[in-house]
Amino acid sequence: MEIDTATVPKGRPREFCVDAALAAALRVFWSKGYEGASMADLTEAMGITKPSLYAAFGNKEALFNKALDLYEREKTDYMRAALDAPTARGVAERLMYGALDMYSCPENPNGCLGVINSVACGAEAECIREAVVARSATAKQAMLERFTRAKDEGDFPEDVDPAGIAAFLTAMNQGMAVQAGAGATRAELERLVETGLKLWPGR
Amino acid sequence: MEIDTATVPKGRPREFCVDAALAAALRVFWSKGYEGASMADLTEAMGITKPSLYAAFGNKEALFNKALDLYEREKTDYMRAALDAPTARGVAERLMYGALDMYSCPENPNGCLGVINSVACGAEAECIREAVVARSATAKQAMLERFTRAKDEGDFPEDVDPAGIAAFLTAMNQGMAVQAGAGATRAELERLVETGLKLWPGR
DNA sequence: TCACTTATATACCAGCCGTTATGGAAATCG
DNA sequence: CGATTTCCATAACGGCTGGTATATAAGTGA
Repeated sequence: MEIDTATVPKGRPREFCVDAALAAALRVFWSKGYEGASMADLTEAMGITKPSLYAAFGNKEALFNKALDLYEREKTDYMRAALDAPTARGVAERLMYGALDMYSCPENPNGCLGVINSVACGAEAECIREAVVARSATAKQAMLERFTRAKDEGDFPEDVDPAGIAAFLTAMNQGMAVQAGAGATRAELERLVETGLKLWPGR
Repeated sequence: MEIDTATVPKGRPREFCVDAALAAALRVFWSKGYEGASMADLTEAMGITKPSLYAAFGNKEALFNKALDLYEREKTDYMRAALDAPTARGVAERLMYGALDMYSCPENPNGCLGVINSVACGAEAECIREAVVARSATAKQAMLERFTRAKDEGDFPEDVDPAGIAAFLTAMNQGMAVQAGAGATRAELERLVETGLKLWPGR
């Protein structure tokens, strides 16, 4: 019996593309948040019926988590890549301009999926909130390690606190997300980024 | 017929204090957001029944707007007062430390009522979102005017953009709110504030 | 062709949502 | 006192929520 990784499934084949449906679901969660997105909203955007959704994705919570995976994989990858910049200033530039591009891209919903779903919610969505908060905590941790190294390498003046800098850059990103969600234009966000980089310590 | 401003009402007097009930409602909206707060949550926290709530406040939306009024009157007054500081740096200090105090006060729910309700929501809460966004826009406008004046008075170096600085300070506040909502400690927020002030332009 | 497996479509479920009608209790006015 | 006005408590409303049972359609392999 040989291993068959790409075997043809036995029963009736599904009539929709799982990846495309998930991408559509992501847009809905991104626009309305977990609680604001109803199953009716989701199925309509995904072009499938509720039983198909449940068969393919489990339930609303599992669907959200898969959408969150997709979001991190496709939309926030610039964050991980930014940490590879040779200098701390380079990291900040890549992070801020990357955020600027994402938040002002007309294809994307306004704001940040993570921020939207980490601020507040009813009781039943609390576990969703915790999951989102945990993910952004690991992202911030990676930033902290990068800036700690940067300080060791002499990227910062003596009086700069790497943890403070990481929190600062995180706050800038979150502020951009909130302002983008409130309808800020790309030009407005651009001024914010340029001001932030002008204030950035060192050369 | 004389004017009687403090006349005794005719029918049965109400058995609860409207102000205390509104304060309780504010706490619920502040913790869970407009959509996350159910009428059951509200009535339980306010200690009244639903008909009493509707008689005294109208409906959920009207109740939220009154809670938002109370929030601005009692919790964000430091913002208006901060603009009276003699220098731009003084304004920034008062704003950031005022935000720090509010976001780290154990009496208050975590985060900012405005940020919570301006990021995303379902269709029926869109008008709430717009109202909140409009209020924060006027707050930002006042900040912009203050920093424009500050630049004229020589508080900033030549290459500083008042609009950028206003957006920057707004972003810092929003970032603090998001991080506080995610469970940041007062010490963490303090480092963020100190870093922000260290980066502030000029003396 | 026939059994088997899986997906789809319709209709439905209990439970909660914001909101309100109804009936009785508590106050003032005449 | 009775009449009137206002408030409280119960219980219900239609509509929407996330989630599913049932029946049928569309593929596979024998």
